[in-house]
Amino acid sequence: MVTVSSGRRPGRPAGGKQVVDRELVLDAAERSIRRDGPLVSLEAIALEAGVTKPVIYARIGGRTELSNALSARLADRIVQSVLSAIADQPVGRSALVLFLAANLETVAANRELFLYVTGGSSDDSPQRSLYLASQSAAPLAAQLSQWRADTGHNPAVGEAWSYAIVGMLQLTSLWWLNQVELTAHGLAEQLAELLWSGLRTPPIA
Amino acid sequence: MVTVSSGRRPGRPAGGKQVVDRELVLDAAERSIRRDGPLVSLEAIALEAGVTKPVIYARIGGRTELSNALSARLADRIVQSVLSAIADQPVGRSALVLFLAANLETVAANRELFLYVTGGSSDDSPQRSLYLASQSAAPLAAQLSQWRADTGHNPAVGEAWSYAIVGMLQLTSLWWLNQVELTAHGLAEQLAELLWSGLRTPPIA
DNA sequence: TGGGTAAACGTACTGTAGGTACGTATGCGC
DNA sequence: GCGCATACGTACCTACAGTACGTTTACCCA
Repeated sequence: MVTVSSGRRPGRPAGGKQVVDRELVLDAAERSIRRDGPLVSLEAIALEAGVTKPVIYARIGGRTELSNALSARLADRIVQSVLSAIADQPVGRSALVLFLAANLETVAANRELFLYVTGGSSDDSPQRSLYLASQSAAPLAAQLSQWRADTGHNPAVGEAWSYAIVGMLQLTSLWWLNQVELTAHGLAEQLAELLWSGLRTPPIA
Repeated sequence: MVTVSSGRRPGRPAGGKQVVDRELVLDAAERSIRRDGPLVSLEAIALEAGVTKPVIYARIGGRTELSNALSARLADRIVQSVLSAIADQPVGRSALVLFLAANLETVAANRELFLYVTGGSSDDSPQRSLYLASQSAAPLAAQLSQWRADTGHNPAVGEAWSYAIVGMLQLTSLWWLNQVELTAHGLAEQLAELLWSGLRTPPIA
């Protein structure tokens, strides 16, 4: 019985290079997630990549590592998008709005991937969720700490604040993606008001 | 072969009441999660409750509903704890610190349950995560909106802000539970500073 | 040029957990 | 005392993560 399940066949490929790269596997995973939602099986991803499950394990290393790798990709996109949005902007409320809006728009552009990464059904899901968050939080923490120090305030709050802001964005994104009639900019404005001015607003005037 | 797997035996119980209540199942689920971590199987929970899996399905209805029910319990505890902490406190920064600290302490007191509920490996995990959040966010949103209206500001931001604050607490809790050397009060102070005064702090002075 | 070796990969399996169909034991009403 | 509804356990199905093993191919050295 000759099973020709996929185009690939066993055997060492020419040139000493693997035919299906780690990056290609991640690309296939993204396509599968976009098409079939966050519940795709590893086998479906393998099929999409044109290989079989053990190859996924050889390149990536299990579902947890796949989630981590995709988290890193998404975090990277968010960070890049944010950086290009606030480039050459002075620190201030309008820069904050741009930061938040860029964040929201990138999440919306990667909707299914975001859902996979933040909710993905994995073993140690809480730790993984933290892993994703730390990818975005780390650069933010550095910026915040430095800015606090520059303005003569205690920089120690930077790390906590970065997780606070990332968590705020994560949950509001989830809420926003799921129903809300609101533009990214509109939501960014609302969040910026809270984050920039705080709850302590002058009572009536 | 007489299988006496559990103390219970089939048959209609006397008095028209089920022997193992829905609440008893949830209690057993909590015990299992506390003992074995967030990865417990439904079968283990059923065993802990002294019944079998189909009973879990009859009382609760699947893993998703179990997570929802436990979410509701945890959210309830948090809300209760918060309400009793800020009872008779005037609106202000110190009340905010109490609010945040009560939140953090309740999460810490229900560590494994919190991890189960926020990360639990389920089908539609993102939606479930949102469901949990909405339980805490809804009362908060009402309060925020009313306070905004009382002080002459736009109350429409209340809902977004409530998700923002809940998300902030959710992720910082996860981060805090996992490593950080910091008291609940200390972290609450840091978060209160961000949330009360905002990022717009006077530059140096 | 041919055989040995290492790399790469697919096949086929195992284990586990969620979910369900079905049979059986018991109490209640007539 | 005999049906009938209720409650529950047994046993199963299915899907998926993870893995052991065999097979196919290229490279390399004699």
